Amino acid sequence: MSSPAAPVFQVALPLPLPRLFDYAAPDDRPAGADEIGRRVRVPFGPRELVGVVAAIDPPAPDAPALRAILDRLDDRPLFHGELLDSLRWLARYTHAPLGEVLATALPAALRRGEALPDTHAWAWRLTEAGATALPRLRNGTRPRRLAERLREGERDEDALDAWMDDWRTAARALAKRGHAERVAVPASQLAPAPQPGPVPNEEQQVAIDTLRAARGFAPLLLDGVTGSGKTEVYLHAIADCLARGRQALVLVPEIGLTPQLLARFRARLGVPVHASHSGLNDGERARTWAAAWRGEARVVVGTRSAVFTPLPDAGLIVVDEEHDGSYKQQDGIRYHARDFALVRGKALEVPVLLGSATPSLETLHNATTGSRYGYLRLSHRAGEAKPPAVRIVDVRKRPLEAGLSAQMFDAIRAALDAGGQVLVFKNRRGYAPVLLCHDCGWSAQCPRCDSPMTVHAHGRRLQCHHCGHRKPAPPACPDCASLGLQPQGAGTERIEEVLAAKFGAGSHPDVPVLRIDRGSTQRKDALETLLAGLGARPGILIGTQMLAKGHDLPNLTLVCVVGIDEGLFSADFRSHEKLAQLLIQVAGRAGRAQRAGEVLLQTHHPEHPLLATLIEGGYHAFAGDELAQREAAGFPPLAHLALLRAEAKHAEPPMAFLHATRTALRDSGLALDLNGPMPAPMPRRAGMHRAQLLLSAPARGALHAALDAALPAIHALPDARKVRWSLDVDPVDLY
DNA sequence: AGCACGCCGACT
DNA sequence: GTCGGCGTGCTC
Repeated sequence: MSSPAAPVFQVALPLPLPRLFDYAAPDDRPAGADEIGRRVRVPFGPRELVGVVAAIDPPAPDAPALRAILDRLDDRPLFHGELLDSLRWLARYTHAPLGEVLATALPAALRRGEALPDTHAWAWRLTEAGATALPRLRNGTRPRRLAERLREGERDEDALDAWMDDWRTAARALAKRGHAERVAVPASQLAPAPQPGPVPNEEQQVAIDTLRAARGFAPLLLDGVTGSGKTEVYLHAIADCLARGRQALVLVPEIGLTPQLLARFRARLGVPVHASHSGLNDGERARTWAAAWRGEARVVVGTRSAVFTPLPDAGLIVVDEEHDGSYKQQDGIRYHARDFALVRGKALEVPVLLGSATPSLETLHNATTGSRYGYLRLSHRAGEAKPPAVRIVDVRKRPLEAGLSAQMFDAIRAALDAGGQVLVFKNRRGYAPVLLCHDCGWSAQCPRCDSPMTVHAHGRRLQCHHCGHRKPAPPACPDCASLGLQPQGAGTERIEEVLAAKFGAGSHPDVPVLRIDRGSTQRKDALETLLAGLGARPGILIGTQMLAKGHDLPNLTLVCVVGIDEGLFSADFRSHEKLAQLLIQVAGRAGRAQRAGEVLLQTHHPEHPLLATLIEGGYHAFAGDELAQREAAGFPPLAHLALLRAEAKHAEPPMAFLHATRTALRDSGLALDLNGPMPAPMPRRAGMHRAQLLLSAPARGALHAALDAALPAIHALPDARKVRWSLDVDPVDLY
């Protein structure tokens, strides 16, 4: 326990409790402001936690005795300056405890209390024994090739990554015999000479010059059609940033961070490029974070959580594909990495470049009305590539096979005969979305989710896409014992089956038929291996979302889009925006090189205004219409939303809790639209009953003021402990 | 969120 | 007779 006149350390702990916890100093050292932002280990009830010092209070004579901090874990603050200020802002904006926000901002290893790791890089070199033994290694083998490479001089691991796949196996083989060894080298010295890129076209040059002239905080939308060379603009802007001696942070969507992208950045920039994404282990992520914290990492490319990278010498933040849904964290602290990047850019006084071919309506609104953002356009595809022709295929009253009409099969045949590749896009995994009894109408439901189970493995297995529950498909109807169970509708598996039968092995001429979805490409590099195996030969790819972006398929001449009708009539206010973005992104896959591309949209609603507007006027015409509708309906970006969710084993507690919450919000006296409580669009998931309360207001201020006023009372509600509840400010999905 | 304490059903 | 279910209370 503490002496009466000692300073009080206020510690932010990773708990869902909206307050800081007071502790006595760990020792007699005078406690200055530089204690703030350091991690400490503290006793907490019967356990120990890692927290961050958030404030130091002066000694209070009548203070109660406090437990003492056990350990300081850092000799300098991990959080300070801009990053700490921005994270405090994020805690206020998301109405989340500071301790949870700070924990979210740290790589897992640092969250657990491990020391900030060393950040020297590793290189490999040939030992004398290795140089002697080299001629005896068998010619052409990987160890021999690696040894020959290292004979020319030591090579860092990044360079080896770029040079050969799986060089590590060869390196381990050499190391085991003492022929090669791993050595630490200072990170900064590793820099291949930058390679020149293509000469920017006029529009790219305008964008590059605008960025070069930008001073201080400058949000800029880079609105560039697919294939227009946005990445070239990023590379020039980053190079300029590096030339000014500053750090650059590049955020990319989860599926956008491919080895090819990293290789391109590494080749062009001439500095080490640090990656941060879910494919790295804890140690690697912590090293990237530490290297940036020390200012050693000059370019960091990463997915959502990379937005928390410390940037002591920040010069530029890029958010690629800024409309992408993966920037919004959907559990824990529900932050939006693009929005937080803008907050940081403002605090850091640096430009923030938002790139997309299909900007979110939020960003488009900011760029066009009120001119809050700079607006840069790249309207032409680079090189000879032409935009694809888009055609609607009306399938009303047409017979369908696996959801495909005869017209689609004819078009696929024609494209293959002309030597092209075909992409069939269907946003549904599995064999069929429903298993139905043809005699009594029974259908297979997930026992824990009240939603149909998807048929997989060609009808042999059922799987719930919401909770992961799996079971074998029943041989007969459990209700009426009929053997007439039929898979209804078509997923990618069934489409693959039909297309393989028509065009795959055994037919003449036969082409490869490849299905690409989470079911078929579990391994990280499976997609690349598959696409590399296909090369430029004629063939058919069948895929979900995963195929909508990323890889260049230069010989892709036909894109068939099936199953868009659900998106046309979904209740979610963002479903049209998502569908339009998806259609444009998928269409952008076609005809990226010299060959003209064609896109076929199969629908039962050829007259739907969304399709008509999108095809005639393009994405911007759609966005204009959609913004008008959002304004009329009181939806973002013309209004601001927050969503309270609650779930429990029984149906009543979530509703009771949200009713009490509604009352607390009403009592705040602020003008607020309260919609609900009501059962969530998916009322039961993984055995939990779910309900929600939607808050909306024309201005952010009222929304946050009402939440600030009501949340202490909401936390204290007796019902709050009977449910799991969460608050999502600016929700993107209302389910 | 954990973790402890505390009061009621099916097992050695 | 106990092991263990999860209700509720607390954590500086």
